Amino acid sequence: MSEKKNKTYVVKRDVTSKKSSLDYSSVLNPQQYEVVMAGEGPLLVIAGAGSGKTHTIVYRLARLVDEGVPPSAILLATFTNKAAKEMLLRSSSLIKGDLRSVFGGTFHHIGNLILRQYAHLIGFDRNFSIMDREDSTDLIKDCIVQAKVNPKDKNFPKPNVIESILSFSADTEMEIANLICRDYPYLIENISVIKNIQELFKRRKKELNIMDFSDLLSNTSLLLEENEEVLEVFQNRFKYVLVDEYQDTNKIQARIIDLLSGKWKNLTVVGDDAQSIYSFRGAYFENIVTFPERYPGTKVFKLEENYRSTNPILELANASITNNTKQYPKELRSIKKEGELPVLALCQDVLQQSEFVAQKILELKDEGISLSDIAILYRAHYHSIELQMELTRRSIPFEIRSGLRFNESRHVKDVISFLRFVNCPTDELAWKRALNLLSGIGNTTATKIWDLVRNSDNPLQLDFVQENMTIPKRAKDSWKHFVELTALLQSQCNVSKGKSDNVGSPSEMISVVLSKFYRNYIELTFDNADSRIDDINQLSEFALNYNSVEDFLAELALMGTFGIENTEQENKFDEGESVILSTIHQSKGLEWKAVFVLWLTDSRFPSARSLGTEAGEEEERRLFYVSVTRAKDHLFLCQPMLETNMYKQSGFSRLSRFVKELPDSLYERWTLLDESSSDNSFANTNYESDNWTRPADPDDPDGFVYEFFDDKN
DNA sequence: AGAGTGGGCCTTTTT
DNA sequence: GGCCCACTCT
Repeated sequence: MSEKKNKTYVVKRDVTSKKSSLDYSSVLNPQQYEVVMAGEGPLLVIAGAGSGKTHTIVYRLARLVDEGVPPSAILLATFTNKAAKEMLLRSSSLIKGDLRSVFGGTFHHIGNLILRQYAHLIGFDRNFSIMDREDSTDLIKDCIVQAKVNPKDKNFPKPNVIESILSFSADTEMEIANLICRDYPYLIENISVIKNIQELFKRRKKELNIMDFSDLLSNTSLLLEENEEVLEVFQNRFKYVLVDEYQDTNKIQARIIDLLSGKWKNLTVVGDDAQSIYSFRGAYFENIVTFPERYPGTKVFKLEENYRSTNPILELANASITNNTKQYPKELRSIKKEGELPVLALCQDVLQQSEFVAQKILELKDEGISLSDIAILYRAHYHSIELQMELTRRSIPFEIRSGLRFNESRHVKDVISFLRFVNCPTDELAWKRALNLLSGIGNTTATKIWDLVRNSDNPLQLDFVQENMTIPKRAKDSWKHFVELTALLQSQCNVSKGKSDNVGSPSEMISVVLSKFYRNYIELTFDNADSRIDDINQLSEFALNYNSVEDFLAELALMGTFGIENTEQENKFDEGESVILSTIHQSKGLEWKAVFVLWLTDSRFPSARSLGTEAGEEEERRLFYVSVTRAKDHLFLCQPMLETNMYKQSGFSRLSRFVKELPDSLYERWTLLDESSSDNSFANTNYESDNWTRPADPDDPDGFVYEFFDDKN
């Protein structure tokens, strides 16, 4: 790198063009510059945390377009759709160009776009529905009934277990038998039944014209492999392919990229093996490692200068990751110089942890740090409940980026099911969901109706149903309304295909479902009717961005964090400011001035469930690495000394091995100075001199032991 | 056949 | 402590 420093970098420009001049060398460091300016052929960029990876991709995109590559000839695969949008926006502002025709987004999004054009070639219709996990589980439940010899068998795994097996098998392309032998040995005798269920499940999805998340990938791969003409269309089109977060791609995603970039081989992949945290979803870390072998002539670049974090934070991160044996040695160098030592806050219990975080947030705010520059990260959603209560109590506004997604909540799925079956009348799941909402109709009647619907030529004009079966008396009224509503929605949906005004738009359809049917249902069913109605109105407003029902449904299904709940509190802070509560997984790629990591105890983080294997532990450590490298200036690690297990038993916690294994000099220990003082000031004290005794024996070979704990002691 | 009630069961992370 | 399932009542 040092020899490169002496080079002068000049942006090559066509003097005859009026295009914007970008002074690349002044905004990029030499390594970044190399990546941005690198020519054709395969490139592998190993980009450490905070090394300006996004910045580099943004400039590379801008340079390509600036030099005449048509945006539509570029494919950009990112980890979230939001990331793709942001990158394209930033790039286009650099060159005053329009990058909207770049083919970009998550792999699922890209697969969806391709399949909407060619699904008929692999036995689906273009208007296929996309189902989430819950839908999959429901469908699998049916398949189990279909396949199982004895439906009363208590020992047979539950539908959600089967769902996990099938989806993991799909994401990793691992044979069911191998997967079960490795991870579910107690199910070995069920292998053949489960394989049978897998077949039934595949068949049902095709019949119903529905794909699950994995299908969006594997069907895309299948389509491209089996249809040379289609493959050529895309291969010719994509002269440049960029993939971000390559360490978290799975085998199918890598294959899709191999196929799409196969003609020009101008493939740039960017990633960091130290931040691979999605193996549970099939991410295949070896993709990045073996890339140079698969692409002979690959130029490898490393971005190792960290612009984000202070030196002490980076030292802690570096020290942690060296405990992984399967890690490529790399050393992030800090550009920012000094800073405070990271803090380990030893809290008595979860309530004190919440108090500590809340109070420290207020102190940071006083120091001039905006609430939006503060994040609280944790391993699992439920780790943040007490903190949410504390923040609410203190009127500190926060935004939660974890937990149930908006599009997974029951009322949203209910309303959406109407649009789904109108758009795709073979969508059994949507029909049954909607039918079950009608009063007087349960599973049995719904199934009868569905049997008629599936065989009808015009299933949305439901008059034929009454001619072929008797609707139970108690359901007469609700059925009549449903028939009318369905006909109305169908006419709207048809209108929307030709027009661009609001009538018949997905937004309008949602409003119709709400006003003509669902509002009444909500009011009779839920105690928090108002907030659910608000959600539906919000959904309708969001749908204004779409003209076609099909596009809307697909985007909604693939949506990440839409509908983030903002706590509506008397806001004594600046407008719009709120701290972020997020799982570590969802914090990937983001940064904040101050970061709190909750629950650093062995069993919560690392999660007890992941500690069975060395690979599991190493992935947890990478997760820890991701969490600490989100912080720019302030890092607080929190350990409540008491922990409650799921049976409400309290016990002493053990400090997370990820902290314990670090040299003491890399962080400060803080404890509460004086419990009785009202201002609860935390300070840097000597751990040994505080008034708690270390409760659990740290060398206890049995690990964490829960004990009953008497409050009075 | 639907709707309402009590007993067992996990709780990691997500497109 | 919350969700799902099976069972019972209308």
